[in-house]
Amino acid sequence: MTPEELLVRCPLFADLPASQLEKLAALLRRRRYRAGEPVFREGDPGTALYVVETGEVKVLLGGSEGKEVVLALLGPGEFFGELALLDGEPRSADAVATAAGELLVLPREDFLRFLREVPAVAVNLLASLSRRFRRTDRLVHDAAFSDVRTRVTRLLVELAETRGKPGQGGVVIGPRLTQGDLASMVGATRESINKCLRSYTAQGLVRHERGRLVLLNVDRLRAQLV
Amino acid sequence: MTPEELLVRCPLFADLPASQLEKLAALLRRRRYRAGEPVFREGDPGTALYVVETGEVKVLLGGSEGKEVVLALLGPGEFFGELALLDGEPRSADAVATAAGELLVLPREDFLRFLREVPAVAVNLLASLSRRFRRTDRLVHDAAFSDVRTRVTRLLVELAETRGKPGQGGVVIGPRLTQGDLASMVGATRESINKCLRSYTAQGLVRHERGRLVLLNVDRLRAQLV
DNA sequence: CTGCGCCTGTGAAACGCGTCACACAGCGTC
DNA sequence: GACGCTGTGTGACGCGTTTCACAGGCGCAG
Repeated sequence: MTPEELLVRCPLFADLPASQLEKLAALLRRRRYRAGEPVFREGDPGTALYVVETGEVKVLLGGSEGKEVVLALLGPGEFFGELALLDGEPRSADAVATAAGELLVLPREDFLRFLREVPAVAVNLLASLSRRFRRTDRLVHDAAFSDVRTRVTRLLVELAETRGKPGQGGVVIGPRLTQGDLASMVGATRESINKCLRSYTAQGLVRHERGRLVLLNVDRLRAQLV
Repeated sequence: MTPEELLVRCPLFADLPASQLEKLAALLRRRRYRAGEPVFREGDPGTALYVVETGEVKVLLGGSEGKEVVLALLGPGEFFGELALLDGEPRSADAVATAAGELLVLPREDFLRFLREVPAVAVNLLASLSRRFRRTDRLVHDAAFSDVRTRVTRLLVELAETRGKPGQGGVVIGPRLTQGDLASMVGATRESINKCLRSYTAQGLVRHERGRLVLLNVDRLRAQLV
């Protein structure tokens, strides 16, 4: 797939005329990342916008001693790194490639020029940010009101919808998704996740095998969310 | 103060040429709210953008049985209600006037037209949303890593900076800021807030008297945040 | 094959915070 | 002035989660 083809699938640039799309593609650099390699770190100046071409990137806030909260998990066609470009502040979170792959890099100035000159891009970006806001707001809500079990359930349903692939008698999430990863997505410990998953396994709702998670009955999971 | 004067102070419309500003002012309606009166409710269709002229508005997510989390507290010059306009989904939170006052109301279509036709507005809005994102992301971080005491401390410092007025030997926040209000801003119970505040009172850091909070030494408070 | 590191499984103990149940003080209202 | 409402102060108790400590399994590097 050429960068242009990817950009069309990226909601940010979805309805751009072909001429603009060509211009944009010419400004992009492509950069390859290994699994575990950082893209940027909290405190860095914001110099570019990134679009995931292949692989996977997680955006996270670090805590003390290796703890972290994952704010977003991004796959092909999704973008990140726009906050620091928009308000001029340093990066507010870390971004790390969780699976090897390639990112398209759009330098700050080019991105801002597009924003100013192509209203559709700005409007698309606003819509994207809005949806992301809804998600984050719900995270805040859950942190205040829901117990770990509920938060995990919601996460599983969300993962099934956004990254699930049918197979193995259910929806498969993964590979490379450890209990520790799940823990940092809901703000809990690995042990709590374990106990929660095991209870679901006992009910025949999920199957969990070393980095791969099979949701056998998403509807019944969803039904637990009041 | 006329609406135009307020709009200039509103970062969203800050650098608009006078001609545009006049057009904008002509589209606005003004609406008066009593203390406690709802502006919109979760699930409503998004029909307008609001700018606080006088008074105060809180944006909150409701939980079960009267519990709530306050996502934002907005004073004169600040705006809200844009999310549902940008992505077309229903309102994701409640908005309630906490103090009587007047709001400027910009109907959905007029707002969207401005966005498309005046790139500066879109760019300003993006910057505003970015800053708001940083705050919400930090809320998520805190919910995962910080205990109640730390969250309260951070809130006090933030309130001092955004709504504090010097006086009474320190920075005054309030009036009309109960322990219950503080509780719903950090996702804790009123009782926890009480115990925390009292410990700070014992240390001579704050004074608290019926809906008014005096921070006697903001720097020492800030120093507690690692 | 052997070791070593990452991931998973499990349980006991500690702890923070929410829940509940009060007492009491200011303030507006009839 | 008596009442009720709303906000504050406080302690006992319980529950959900984290913490800690350890045991096993699988996969990969040497």
